[in-house]
Amino acid sequence: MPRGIRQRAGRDGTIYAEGDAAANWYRLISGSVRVFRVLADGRRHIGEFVFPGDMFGFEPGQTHIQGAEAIEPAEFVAYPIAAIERCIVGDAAVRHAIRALLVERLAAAQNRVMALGRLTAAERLADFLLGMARRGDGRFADMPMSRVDVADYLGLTVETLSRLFTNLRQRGIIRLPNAYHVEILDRAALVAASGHSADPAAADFD
Amino acid sequence: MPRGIRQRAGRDGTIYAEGDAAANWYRLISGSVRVFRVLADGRRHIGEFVFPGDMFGFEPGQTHIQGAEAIEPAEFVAYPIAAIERCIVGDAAVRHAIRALLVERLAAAQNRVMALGRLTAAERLADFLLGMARRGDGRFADMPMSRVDVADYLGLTVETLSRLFTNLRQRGIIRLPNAYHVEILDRAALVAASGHSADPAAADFD
DNA sequence: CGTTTCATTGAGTGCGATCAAGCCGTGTGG
DNA sequence: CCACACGGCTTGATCGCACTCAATGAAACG
Repeated sequence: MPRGIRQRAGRDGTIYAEGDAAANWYRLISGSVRVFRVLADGRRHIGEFVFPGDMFGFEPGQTHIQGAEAIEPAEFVAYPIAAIERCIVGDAAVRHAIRALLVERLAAAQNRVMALGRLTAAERLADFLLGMARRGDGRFADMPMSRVDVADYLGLTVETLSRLFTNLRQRGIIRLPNAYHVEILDRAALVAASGHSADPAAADFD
Repeated sequence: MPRGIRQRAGRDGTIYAEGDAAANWYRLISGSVRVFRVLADGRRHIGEFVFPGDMFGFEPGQTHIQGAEAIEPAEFVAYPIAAIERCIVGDAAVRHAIRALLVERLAAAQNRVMALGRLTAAERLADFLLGMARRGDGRFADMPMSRVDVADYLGLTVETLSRLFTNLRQRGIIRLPNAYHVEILDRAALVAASGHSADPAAADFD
């Protein structure tokens, strides 16, 4: 990879805004980021959460169609697109990595389209928690973002989301030491509640 | 591009099924295709509609996570992944085209996530009709797929969808010569109903 | 210790789903 | 050529999940 420019943003700090020129690709070093769009009437939608190691900021056009903000203080590296282009010319490994990255992102987006189009609110939360837990050891899901962020990510309201959390807790499926940490007590039940027949990550943790 | 294998599929014919090995990328020559997934309990979700000229069938893993079927009799070309890999090595133009294609598809998927997560049923239909019309001259939307297909694409039921069509017709915003052809009579009203503040394609047709 | 922000809980509403007929174009066989 | 059946679209009546509005609880912060 080309050398990038290291930067940082404080809590809720803007990394790039909707409509900004798309001049860089980014890699998150530490912290976490939300990528989002806001409709004219104020409805907000969060397209993705970004965690350390993830790339973000690809755009098909000249400008960003989504904005990016730090959820918590974040360090990241900006790679100018021109530098990436130069690097791509000479390095087959980079080319391959970038293509794999894009195809993988595309599949992830397709999974989200499916979830928002055809899963119930409860299924979306179960699916989300399993996804978050997969970043760790599969038992604990750390969520640095607020309830509003999660709601805007899952296409729900905060109130509905809060009720769903309470419901999972009361059924003994999860434990909530606080709003930002979830312990999965009954993985099988959560998988069953997620709408998927099989556990996509079962092999990793069984 | 490498030479592909020309194939055809009849109405509702399978091009590849969920779970099949992902051995090819495809380009549609004629007809139209739906790319979809079915949940364990029978709920179906259509991830995208494919029209002549479009590429489809990319997968991050070894198997297809979605299936593809012909909506109407279709001709398409299958490009073996290995052949694409070979071609990529030698041809910078192909590399660039493929990357642009993937980034553009990613943005399209992100738009759909937004639509399904935060738009109302009426807004989703207006958005869909504008998108379909954009393939043509902007005034007519030809939809070769059934109402059920559209409903499964927009995350709605057929009944709701039908009521929305009727409503747009009664308000004089569209005309429906038949279920598969829509004439847009009042583009501005449709844009206003789509939840977007500005018309993304206004420049093309004004 | 007061203030602010965020999560949770409660009460009531409404949008879109579900269940159930009707309608209409299309194809098929007598 | 017409009777009929079939599949897909539309319309109607009702239900229920998630949203809205409102209040309370619980942390974080100055």
